[in-house]
Amino acid sequence: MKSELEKIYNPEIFEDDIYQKWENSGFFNPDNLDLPDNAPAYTVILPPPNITAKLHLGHSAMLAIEDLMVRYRRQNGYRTLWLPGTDHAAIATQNMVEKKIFAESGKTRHDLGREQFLVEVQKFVAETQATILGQTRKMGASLDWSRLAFTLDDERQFAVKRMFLDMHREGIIYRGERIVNWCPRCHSTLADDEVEYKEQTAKLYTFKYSSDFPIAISTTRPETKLGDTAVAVNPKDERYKKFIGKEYKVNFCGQDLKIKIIADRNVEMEFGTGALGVTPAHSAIDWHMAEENDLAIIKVIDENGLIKEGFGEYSGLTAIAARQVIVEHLGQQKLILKEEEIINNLSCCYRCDSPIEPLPSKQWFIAVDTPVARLKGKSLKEAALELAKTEEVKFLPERFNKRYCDWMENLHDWCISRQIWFGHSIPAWYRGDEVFVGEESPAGDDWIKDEDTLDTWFSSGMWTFSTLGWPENFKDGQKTGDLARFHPIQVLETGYEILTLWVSRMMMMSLFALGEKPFSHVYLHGTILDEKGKKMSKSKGNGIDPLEVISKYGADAVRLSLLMGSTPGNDARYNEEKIEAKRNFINKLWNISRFILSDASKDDLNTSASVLPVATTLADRWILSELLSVRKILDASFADFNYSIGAEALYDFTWNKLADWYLEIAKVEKNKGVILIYILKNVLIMWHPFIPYVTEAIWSSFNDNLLMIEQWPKWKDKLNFWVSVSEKDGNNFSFIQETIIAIRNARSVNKIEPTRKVQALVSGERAISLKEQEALIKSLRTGVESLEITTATPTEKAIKISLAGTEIYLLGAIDPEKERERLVKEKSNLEGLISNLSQRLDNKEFVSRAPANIVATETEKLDRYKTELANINEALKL
RNA sequence: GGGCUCGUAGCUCAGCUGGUUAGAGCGUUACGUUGACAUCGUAAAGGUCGCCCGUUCGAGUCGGGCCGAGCCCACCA
Repeated sequence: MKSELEKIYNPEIFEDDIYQKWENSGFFNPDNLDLPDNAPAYTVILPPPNITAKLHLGHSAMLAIEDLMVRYRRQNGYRTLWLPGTDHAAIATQNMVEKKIFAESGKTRHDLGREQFLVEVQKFVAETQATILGQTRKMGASLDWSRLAFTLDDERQFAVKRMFLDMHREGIIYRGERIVNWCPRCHSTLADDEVEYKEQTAKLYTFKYSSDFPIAISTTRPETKLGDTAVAVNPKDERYKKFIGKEYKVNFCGQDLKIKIIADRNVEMEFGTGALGVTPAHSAIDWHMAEENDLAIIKVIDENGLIKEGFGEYSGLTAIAARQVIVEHLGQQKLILKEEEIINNLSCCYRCDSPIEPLPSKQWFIAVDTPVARLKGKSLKEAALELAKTEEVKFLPERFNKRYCDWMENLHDWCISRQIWFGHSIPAWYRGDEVFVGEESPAGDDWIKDEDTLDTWFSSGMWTFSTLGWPENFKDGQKTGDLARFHPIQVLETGYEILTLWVSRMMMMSLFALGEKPFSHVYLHGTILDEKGKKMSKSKGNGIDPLEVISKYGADAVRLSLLMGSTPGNDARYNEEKIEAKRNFINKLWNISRFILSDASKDDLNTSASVLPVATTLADRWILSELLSVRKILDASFADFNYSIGAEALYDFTWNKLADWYLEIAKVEKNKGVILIYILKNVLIMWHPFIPYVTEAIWSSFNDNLLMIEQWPKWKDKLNFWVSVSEKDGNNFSFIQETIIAIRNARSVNKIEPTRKVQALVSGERAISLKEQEALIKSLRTGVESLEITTATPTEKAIKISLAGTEIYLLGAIDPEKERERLVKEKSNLEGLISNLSQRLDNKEFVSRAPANIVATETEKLDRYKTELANINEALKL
């Protein structure tokens, strides 16, 4: 034994040292693993956390799940790569830094200028990145730090630029106009999720453009009507059907307008007059209608929120002022039919609260419906949809396949340019109306570089291959190096909230760049909520710092609490008591180990984890068979992404079987060193992916190598061994029964105090109540040799139990009514079971195809049911 | 408006393709500590699985409806 273990496991003493040891070993890097050339790859790429802030508990869950998958594969001989990185999160980061600078110095980014501002951003990025990487290590994440990437580092910038140029050359990237959310105060566009909605009361005006126009419309913004080019009605609306397709020239408050009547099913017949004035330049949905109906687009409001030139007396007014003037005019002409107060949502800038102004502006787009030559004429959308429809990419839980497809089917061209400074620059230059796309500025003066940057998802969409050396590792359509070894990756594990934002982009990007899927499985975890079931957020301040919890309970306890009792795709509530319970379990494991190790001889310690020891007693065979069955459950749970089930089986084995029973027996039966060490080693190996620190700590106290790369013992050999045992001993069921009896014997023989009830039972000193009997039967179910229930008299039931060679009779009162009810129910159950089973056994196909042992058990079951049914029929006759 | 998830013990949650007696942890109650562990042990109490209807020999599990909690998407002219 290399070192004595303390009485209580103290994570703080071990965690940092162990992580150092792992990292120094180099085994996080698959290149350093001692593997045959044909070892299969297992790749997981960490969803890069935003460098906007330190990690929260949700990230911890992500790290725990991914580390679990990865460590298990590493222990199973895979070429295992888990690749770390961080995301520059363009908009979010820029906002963070802007806020920070404003709070510190009262300056805006415009005061600083682009260059100086970006220097400040770099400082911020360096700081938070260091914090994030530190937190990640604390969780015990076995990431290959030698491959660390950042979505905005030099290599990724190179890859992104290359991607942009490739897509542009293929005609997939184009420049076009689109309505953006514009903040007239901040002078910036806002992403849809940066728009905040505020409920307000607004005046809804119902009026006609002019007296000779047949349809009245309703709006809260009469000033924008200066740019109307159509009136939309619902195609089903009988009132307006006759007008559809007609065009009118009207004079609206002194301005000439051409209005076409169009049909659109998005128009609600019940709202206002059921007719909607279409202002393509100042409403996203109107813009869409204009595209479909080929309408003219007239800009009314400029970037400062003022009415543009060319609108006579209105030009130069603010939107609000113009509204008043127009309403006045309409009033004078008696065109207003109705003014009413309504409650609507006003779109506001999340930063300055100003109402946002939808404006058309030139943007770069990725065409999702254009056929792509290299995808055999399929569009990005079609190809990305196909991956999900054919289950080439599998979703977990499955329901997200549908959500993905729904979203994908409704996908419009993806706007990839953003009017912010921090991000990937766009390789485009402008001179007047000329546009040049290329790596370097074209010859000649006056070319101006595109000042916009790319949507952050453009670079993160490339994450599975930009981190594996694309484009250098992709020459002439052939993958080389890391890209060949590790792409497509096996699992993308991430939160369901970015299914559409991220996962869909990765599909399209990978298909375009490599012609292959980015990953085989998408595993989506739920959100970690606070104690009250609310989302954790910075603004609410209900977030929980993982470091705090780790320092209190240890990283392993935090990991285990996040892994157990949770299911993919479902949210989980933060629960400190749960972490505490897992901490207690970890300490239990520690003490189990301490006990086993304290009694082990030097030879015992050398016991191999992969050579099944000789079992001499029934208890030995019982515990070994339990161990093997747990491993089977565990392997299945890893294959099915059902980690919680595997962990529970292992937890139950460790505490309720090994500690509570077998260790007690070992105290009595003695000379269990070899078996105990065998079990301990296996238990540590199996627990390691869940709780790596404590298992490594225990392991290193009696082993020289690292548990991290200790291989899971081959399972097949052991299975064969146990099949032969069970053949020898008859069926497994009776074998287990026999064993447990022996265990119970051992307990009572060796003065381990049996419970009151067992005592009463064994001595036969008293009859116990029916309720007690039932509980007893339940608790002894697998432990009794035989158990017969007979009805002695209509009011008494006798139970004959053979336990440990003693026959015991129990008498109890029964309620004949209830008993009869129970029997009738059971009878019908049995009849159903019997008919079902006989049907199956009568089926020749089943009998010939099913494995022989299954047919045998089924036949046996059928006999048992038949006997039981006969007994019940007897009883019912009485 | 469209879609999704959840409702199981006092609390937090498991429960795979329907199968004989629905589980865990915490909490509660009683008892227990001279050597692995009080971050422990032995027991007990506690559930008409949200409600109703249906399919079935059999429903926590499948279908329909309702009630309640929450989330996502669209729209708010």
